[in-house]
Amino acid sequence: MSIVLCDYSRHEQPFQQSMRGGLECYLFRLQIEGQASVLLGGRMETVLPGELLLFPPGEAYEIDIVPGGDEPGHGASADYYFMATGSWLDRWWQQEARPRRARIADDGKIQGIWHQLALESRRLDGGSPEILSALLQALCLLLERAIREAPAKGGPGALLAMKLKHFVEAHATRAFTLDEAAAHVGISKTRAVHLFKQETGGSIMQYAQQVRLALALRLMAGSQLTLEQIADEAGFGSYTYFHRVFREKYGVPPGAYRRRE
DNA sequence: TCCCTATTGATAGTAATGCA
DNA sequence: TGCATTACTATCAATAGGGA
Repeated sequence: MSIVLCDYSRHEQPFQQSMRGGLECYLFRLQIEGQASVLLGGRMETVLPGELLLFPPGEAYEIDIVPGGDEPGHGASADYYFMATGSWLDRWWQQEARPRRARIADDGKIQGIWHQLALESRRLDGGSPEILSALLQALCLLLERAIREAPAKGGPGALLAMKLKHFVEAHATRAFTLDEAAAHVGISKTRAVHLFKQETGGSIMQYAQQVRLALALRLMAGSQLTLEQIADEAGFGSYTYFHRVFREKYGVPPGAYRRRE
């Protein structure tokens, strides 16, 4: 696997790049802020924050960034990108039909990996091939999952609900409040509750409970921790509460369930 | 006797909901 | 989006059974 370029770029001045003759490698680009015009399907399309672009070798590529100063939503444009080649990428790309453009919800994991990849490739020694390869593979797989889990339809509401789900998954193992979840995606608590219900059919706390129970089940099967420790690890505030929720969900107390497995 | 687990009742605080 | 009301969650405390 060979990484040609990988970095985070921020444009406060106009920027153009044209490879109409076709790319020589894979090019993935995630718009972080601002907007850019990119050649898609033969014409220039506006790409907004949260949108991911994936181009294989041979595909025409053209980008035109015109930062709009203080105008809201049209300030500096920022993105993560990488250009790479390699047999693993070829195999990954051919596994299924890849969209050229996808709107994804990132809770920080993708940008985190992308940032690490950029740092590693920036090293004077060129970076460790093993680390670069592992990071690039992890990044591609995370992008694949993000594309798969992206809302098939719906506007910003579906995307916000997805971000709320990601927040819950990341924070279910500790006590968190609706205010925190709502603040994480930048909306009010009331709107977060309504939006989540509308998009998923359930409540935020119900979803957190599902995540906690799933983790508790894995810990019960794969660890020697006591049930009290498992309740704590999984994010239940007390064993008493864990016991009650578990029994309501599975019909048997956690102890009996564990002995049965 | 101690530890782990199971169970229940009471209660405070928080989330969900509907409406303006 | 904020507010008021209702419903529910989460916690605490107490108690009991089983096994080492």
